[in-house]
Order: sequence, then C-alpha cells, then structure tokens
Amino acid sequence: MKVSNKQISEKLQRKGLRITPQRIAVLEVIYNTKDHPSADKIIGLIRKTHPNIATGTIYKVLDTLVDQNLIRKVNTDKNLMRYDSIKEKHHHLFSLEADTIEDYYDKELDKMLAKYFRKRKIPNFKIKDIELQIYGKFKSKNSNKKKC
Amino acid sequence: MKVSNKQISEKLQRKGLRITPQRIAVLEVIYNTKDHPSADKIIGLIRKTHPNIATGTIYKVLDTLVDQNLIRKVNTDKNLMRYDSIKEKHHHLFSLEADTIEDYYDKELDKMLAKYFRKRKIPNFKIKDIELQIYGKFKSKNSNKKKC
DNA sequence: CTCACTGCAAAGGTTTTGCAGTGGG
DNA sequence: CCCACTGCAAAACCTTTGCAGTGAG
Repeated sequence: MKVSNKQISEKLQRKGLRITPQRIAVLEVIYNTKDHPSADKIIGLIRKTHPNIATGTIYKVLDTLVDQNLIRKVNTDKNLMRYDSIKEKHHHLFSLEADTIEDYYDKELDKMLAKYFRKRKIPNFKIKDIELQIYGKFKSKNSNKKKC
Repeated sequence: MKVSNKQISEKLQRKGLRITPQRIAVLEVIYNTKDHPSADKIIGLIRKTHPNIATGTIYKVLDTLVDQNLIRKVNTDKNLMRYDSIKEKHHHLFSLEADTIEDYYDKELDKMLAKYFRKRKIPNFKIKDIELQIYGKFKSKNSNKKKC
C-alpha cells in the first residue's frame, strides 16, 4: 500500500504546486507513516535521507499542504501538532498510555450519526463534520508498551 | 448557576490541595466562563481583580488542577491549550469561523454510541471514552460573526 | 529566465523551570 | 513553624518569519 513518488508528484501537480524534493519528502513521510507524526518526527525522518532540508522549510511545506487539503492537522493534548494524510472520512483512536493515534474507519457509524443528527437538531448550530476521539487502550502487537 | 468560592474551596480541600487565592481565582474563571478559555485568557481575566498573580503560577495551578481532575485540557487546532471544567460527559461544538468552542450534552447520543460499540468491537482496542468533535457554524446571537 | 520555493537564523508566542521568599494549615 | 505554594525571570519549546539565494517549469 506504499504511496509512490509518482503518485505524490501527481497530487502536487493537480493542486498547481511545484514539485520539489522537500514537498515529496514530507508527503512521503506522512503518507507512509502509520502513526500520525508530529512536525518534529517528520523532520527527524526526513533528515535521515535529506540531511539538509531546513526546519523552517518543513513547516512551510506542512502549511502549504494543509492549505491545499493534502494533509490535515490533528489535535492532541500536548501542545504540538500532528499531521495526518487526508483519506476517507475517519475517526481517531487515542492511546491513554502511549502517544499513539490510529485511524478508525466505520461507515456504519457515520451513517448512524448522520441519521441521528438529521432528526435531532442542535439549536443554532449547523453541523458540517463530526469526528470521534475514542480514548482507550491498545491491547496487542501494535503497542505492547511497558508499564510506567 | 454561578459556582461560589465556598464550593470551589471544598473541591480543593477534597483533593487535599491547599486553598490559595490563586487557585480559587483560576477555578472561578474556569467554572464561570462559558467559552473554554485559553491560559492567556484566564490570565487576563484574573489580572483584572488580582493584578499580581504571576503567569508561571497560573500555569502551575492549571497543571495541578488537571492532574487532580478538577479541570481538563481541550484540544484545539491552534497550538495553545484551552481549559474546561469537568462536568457531566459532554461533547464539543467547534465553530469553523470563530474561535468558539461550546459544550454539547446529549445523553441519548451517548447511549446510542455505547450500544453501538457494545456490538461492534474495535479489534485490539478497549474503549474508555468517546468524545465527539462537531464542526460547524453557529447561527445565532452567540456568534454572529462577520464574514472574512 | 522568473518567481515560487528553500535555507538559514533570528524572532515570536506559549509553556516550563529554578529558586528564593511567603503564607496556609 | 514548616513545607506547599507563589512570584519572578530566565529558559525551553515549538512554530513562524524575513530575506537572500536557488532551482523548477
């Protein structure tokens, strides 16, 4: 399921953005990293193969990509942003123990919520989107963390 | 529905925390402010009546209160935290236009979600809590913002 | 060739920290 | 009284910005 550089270039092109190694590197990391990385983590990963991409540049790239709807910022309870590729509508599973965030897809749930809010209107508020933050514990291979 | 200083003092005492003017001031603001204030806003409001409470102190107080489960941090997509008093389970309505965050209570929704996830298990994940972030537009008196 | 983009370094804004001093219990 | 808590100021941290220089189209 790895996203290729070719696909990435096309995405950039479709948005009318210049195709630069910096942008490809950032998108490559975000598209191919499971856990929603922070800017810092993205920088770390990119530096391994492109040691001289500047911090400021990466932030600028991230900004541009968010503007162009190629990626999205994810809220966390630390004060630092995490980034997420934009895919199908999905929700987030937050680990209460580690800093893990995983995606959760559930069309049936979305349908149920849509149906629910079609009946139950919120006064003075027009819903555009609903995102669930599901907090809990990962039980398996994915995050067998040691206890603190 | 104003929360009195007496009630606040009791909450602090029950947690074994010392009752100080600084802590009372912070809790007073958080309990009696509708919109979930940022640290900065809390500081501003407190300074009106207590001009010499230090910034660092307020951060320390906020930290302590979060640790003791008297208040909670709320995620925003700016990089700054907002604070919320801990009340009944509730969700958040985020304005797509302004920086408004409002609480949304809906027991029926909670029941529906609980029922849903009793049937539909998420593999390798044990749910502890679900919080909805509902994005949309406020239509009324509360936030009749001008267009950008 | 041109201008959108990058690198660099400095600045900005929020939060944290260290430490001496104070006041709550 | 004593130690948890505060005030203050410096530092830490993440992110943004300005500007000269570069390379994508």
